[in-house]
Amino acid sequence: MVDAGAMVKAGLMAGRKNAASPHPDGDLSSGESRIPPPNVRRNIRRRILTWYAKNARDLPWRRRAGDGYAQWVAEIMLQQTQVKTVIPYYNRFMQSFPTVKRLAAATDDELLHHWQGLGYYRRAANLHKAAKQLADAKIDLPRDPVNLRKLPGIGQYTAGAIASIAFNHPAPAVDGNITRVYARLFHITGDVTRPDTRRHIQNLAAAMIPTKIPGHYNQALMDIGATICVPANPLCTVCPLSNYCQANIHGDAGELPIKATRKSVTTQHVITTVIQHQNHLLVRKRPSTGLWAGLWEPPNVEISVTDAKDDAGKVPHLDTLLREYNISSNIIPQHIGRIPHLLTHRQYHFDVYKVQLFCRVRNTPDNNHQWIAQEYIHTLAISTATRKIFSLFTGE
DNA sequence: AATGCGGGGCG
DNA sequence: CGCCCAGCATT
Repeated sequence: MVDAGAMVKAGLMAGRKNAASPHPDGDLSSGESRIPPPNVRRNIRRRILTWYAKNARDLPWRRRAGDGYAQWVAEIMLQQTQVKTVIPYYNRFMQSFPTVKRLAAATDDELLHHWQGLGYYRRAANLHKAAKQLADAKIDLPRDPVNLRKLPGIGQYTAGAIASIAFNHPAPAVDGNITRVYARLFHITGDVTRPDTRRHIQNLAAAMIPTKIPGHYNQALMDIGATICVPANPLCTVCPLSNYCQANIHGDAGELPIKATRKSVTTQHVITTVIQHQNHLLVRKRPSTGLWAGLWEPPNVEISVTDAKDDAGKVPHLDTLLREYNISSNIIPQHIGRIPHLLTHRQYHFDVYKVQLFCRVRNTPDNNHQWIAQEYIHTLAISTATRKIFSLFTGE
């Protein structure tokens, strides 16, 4: 309905944390009363499972159904990341690290190299840490959500997903897709980023879970969310739940779920050097925590936005950086372009300067630096932003 | 409760 | 090309 849509938009634009329910009698606080009766739950379950039997996506990890490790790796990669993006990473990863033991024996660099470009690099660190914990203790991956949850990197969703899919444990696994499906199916108008709304959906999901094949049920909902009940312009006409979907009946599926606006992004300028001597480039390793943890990049310095406005103000930052590497002031850096790179919370601009050395001033400054031949750049684990920077330098 | 953490897809 | 999407850990 037009009015409902307008209300939603107004709420979002204002960045309100809690979009008030338009139906006072439909308050979320009494969560339990809103769980549908058993016969409705049965019908919905049957629809979902029947649909899944015909329409399940053929995904690499689904070919290893009983393999907890395989599901674990997949679920970690799938956090905040789409299936299509994950598949090639997953296949390479499982090729190199087919078991917990093999993963535990990997080096940090080896692991990061398999993860480079996938983002959220702490996921890789936590996965590695958890694998080492299991290997050291000589225990198998837990089969229940409570114990899975104790491993680093495994939260409520991932614990439920692994336990249900790999071990047939009747646990809900409420991710973004399933949240969207339930918000529409049961017409939940509360802000889904709020704890009370999330709790309500979690309770619904727990009530909906079938005891026999919970893994199929969870995966079916994920598939429906990914292929039919998509965020914008949901394909309600082909949805197996259309007859049961309160939002479809109400005509506002596209307006749900409601969520608070995210913080706006801030702009961050970075002066990046590509320091070249013959065919070698100088790179350094980022710290093991924070953004792009443990990845390699060319030496750079972040500058404040106010500095960026003053064009002349850039040069001192660059000079200071080059002085740290004992690079002669006779060397004139050449600006070769600007790379924009957007993150959730920050808009980066990398101003890239080529610095051509005719003699190597000194050896690598410390263990976190190295000179690397251009043809071996691909052996380094680098972020997508760094890949763009190197591409600019090499001319693709 | 709020924030940090990447990257890709879509209209 | 502007807008949207999505779990866990830390603080």
